[in-house]
Amino acid sequence: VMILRSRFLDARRKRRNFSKQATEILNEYFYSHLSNPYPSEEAKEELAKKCSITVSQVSNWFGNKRIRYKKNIGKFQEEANLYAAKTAVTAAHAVAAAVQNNQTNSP
Amino acid sequence: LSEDKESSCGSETSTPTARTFDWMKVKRNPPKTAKVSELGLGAPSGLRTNFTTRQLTELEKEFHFNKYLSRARRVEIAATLELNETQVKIWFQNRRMKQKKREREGGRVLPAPPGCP
DNA sequence: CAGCTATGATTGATCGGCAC
DNA sequence: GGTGCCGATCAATCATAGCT
Repeated sequence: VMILRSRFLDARRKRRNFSKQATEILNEYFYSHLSNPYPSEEAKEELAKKCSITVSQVSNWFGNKRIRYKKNIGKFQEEANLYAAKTAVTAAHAVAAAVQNNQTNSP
Repeated sequence: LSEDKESSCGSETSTPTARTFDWMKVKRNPPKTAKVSELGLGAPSGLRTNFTTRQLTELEKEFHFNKYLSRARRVEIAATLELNETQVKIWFQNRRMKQKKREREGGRVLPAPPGCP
């Protein structure tokens, strides 16, 4: 089918992977909102800023992530547990800090 | 910041994390692309039609002339390009969204067509 | 280097809402 | 009572990046 279509019009697809850190941030959001991984426009803007990418790229990322995740949940199990653990640690630290804060303020 | 209850988990809990939520079950109805009218040309319903270069070129040309189509023009275009009125309509909608997207964020430096590296 | 997978982008078509 | 549009999303596919 006219395999000669792109070459020029599709040259725009010079894809570059996002930075490791950006992917980290996106995955953190995704797995910490696994019950509803649909960031609002504001959330997308914030993520875009943190990741140094555009809002559209954030949308693309979540779109691809959602589709690919549900296509093969098993394949992402390991990754899911990894980020779940990460957020759990973060939560634990927050709790610990809160507790300490309480103790110092109580007497 | 409230919380998310669960929605539905039909399965077991062999793993503490990763339950199954509704968004993972969402399935879209397959395209009902009926064809023009005559023969079984076009796409065997259920498939994503591939527009030819000619069709895209004509659509693009028309788009530059009018961002919106009148009913009459749509019928004309559809007939000429052997597409549904719906397909033409949808193409224009998507094209407008694409345009908007470009203006919104693409409105940046478009330099360096010439020498790059 | 080939062969494979992972990943970002594109796009025809859907879904839910809203206006007319 | 439809019909078109918008916004977001889906789902399939493209073309490339990057690993083995």
